[in-house]
Amino acid sequence: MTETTTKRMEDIVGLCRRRGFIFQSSEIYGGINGFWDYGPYGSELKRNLKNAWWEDIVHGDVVGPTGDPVRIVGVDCTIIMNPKTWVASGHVGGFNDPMVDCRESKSRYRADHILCLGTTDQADAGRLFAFLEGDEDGLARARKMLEKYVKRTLEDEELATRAFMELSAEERTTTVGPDVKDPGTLTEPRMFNLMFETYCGAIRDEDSKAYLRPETAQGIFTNFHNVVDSSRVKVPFGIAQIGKAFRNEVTPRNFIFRSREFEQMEIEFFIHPSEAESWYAWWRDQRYAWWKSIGLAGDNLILREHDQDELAHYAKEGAGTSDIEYRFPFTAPGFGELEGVAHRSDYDLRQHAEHCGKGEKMRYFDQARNERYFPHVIEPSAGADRGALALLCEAYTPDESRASKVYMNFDPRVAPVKAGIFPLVAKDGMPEIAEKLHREIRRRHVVEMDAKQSIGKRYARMDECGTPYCITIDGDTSSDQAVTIRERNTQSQERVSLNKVAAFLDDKIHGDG
RNA sequence: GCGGGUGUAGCUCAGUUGGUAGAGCGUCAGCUUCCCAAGCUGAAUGUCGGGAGUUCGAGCCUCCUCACCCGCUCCA
Repeated sequence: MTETTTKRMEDIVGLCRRRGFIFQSSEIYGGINGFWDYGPYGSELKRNLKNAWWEDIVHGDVVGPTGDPVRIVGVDCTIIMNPKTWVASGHVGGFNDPMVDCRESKSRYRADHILCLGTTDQADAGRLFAFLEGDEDGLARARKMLEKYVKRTLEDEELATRAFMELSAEERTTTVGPDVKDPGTLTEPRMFNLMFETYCGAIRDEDSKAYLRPETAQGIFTNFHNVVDSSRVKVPFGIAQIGKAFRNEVTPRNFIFRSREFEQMEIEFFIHPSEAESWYAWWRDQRYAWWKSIGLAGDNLILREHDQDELAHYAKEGAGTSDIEYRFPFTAPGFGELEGVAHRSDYDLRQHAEHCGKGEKMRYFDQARNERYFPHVIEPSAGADRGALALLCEAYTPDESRASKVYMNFDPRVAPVKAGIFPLVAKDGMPEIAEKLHREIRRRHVVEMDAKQSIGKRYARMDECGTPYCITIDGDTSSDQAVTIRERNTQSQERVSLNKVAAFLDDKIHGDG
């Protein structure tokens, strides 16, 4: 891909900073790893992305695989929820894995997956040989090393296997790691809490411990019955939410691609279990087409079906999981996930029904089918920041022939600024006409008025932040009541009547063209 | 968390053996300018990533630390 190889991530990051798209969080204090702020243009871009999603999903007018209009309602839930939520969802268990590093081999292991081989004979105690649970070769190797250490062949009965987690600190220092020869290279087990913890209320104790949500989905699941009871929705229907989520990632990396605080755009679409296949396929294709529609139309966007062995715990038995992936400069020639579409079965609703104590009574009653069941869920879960980053990467277009050397080829719908309004020169009544036009349009579209410096500089600045149109008032405007509109990509101009400028922008931004 | 690299103005970079921090571009102001970073004049802008140490004196040497990039690892 010559197109992607000419895009260097550091240039994109530089432009984002220079033109006020994205800054490092709390930069004046040296920044903080994994947190990023959106500046004036970046916040417009991200807002446009989220608004496009909300408008198309919640206010959308589409027909589903059944032939009926698709019904989706929105919610806006809190970041901090009752901590039992995360026990039910499996995050308290799954997000708290003790890890062990080997200083010698540089490997990292799940501490609860390490077993240690020693002898039953206390006289031989003093050295243990670690191997990974279920690793037959590792076990054989450990036994060989143990026999070499005690200088004799051992019978099966003489062997003792103990969990690494149960060893004393002293015993751990005499344990030989799975991939090394000498003891003492394994670190103490360390908890990697991927959920951020906090405390609710003034007293900091275990009872007041709470979590910052690691996904917005659980707010939807816990409100399922509230929405059903209050909104006259019937399965199949969806609940959508846009909101912040937090994960204490081990390694935040790649600009805003993996950060510790990020924003999700999630839909939980509730269906009868028998319709999982068709809804799953429909949503997968629908979401793929949507990303294309907002400007990721090239072959940098792919749809990838997961293999069975990479499915999440809640999706094992389902109709499948797909990723919509984008070829970012830092993943090329590979791809990075923008959105996952997963069949989560009825896992979450069942978990919550069980944990909240209401059990089978929580089942949904389907009037049409005269049947009680836990609806299955198709979950299209997108990253808003990853989406914004993909839009930035896709838009970034080096062009040595123009003054700015680069322009941002945003779709008009997501462009932070829709048009620049320029008096060609700052005299002869042109600024006054420009100011009048600016006031007329600014309530409908984000436009920038600029009368300073040469027209070339003003065009160049707009190219660099991806403004699709520049409207220029020239010496003829006062007599013919028309302006030139310059199109960003082609740099071509057309003359448009002053009173048709607003309609021109309406059409370009909201129209099909 | 490990290994490697980087860090001087908004950006790109210079900065001598350790001796008063610079340039270009951009930004801003004024003039000029009738269509693509033009020209002229002027101005603002530095915790030299941060802290400690060595030294009469540190952007430069030493140690610690932070952030970013690359490679591992991780990514329910």
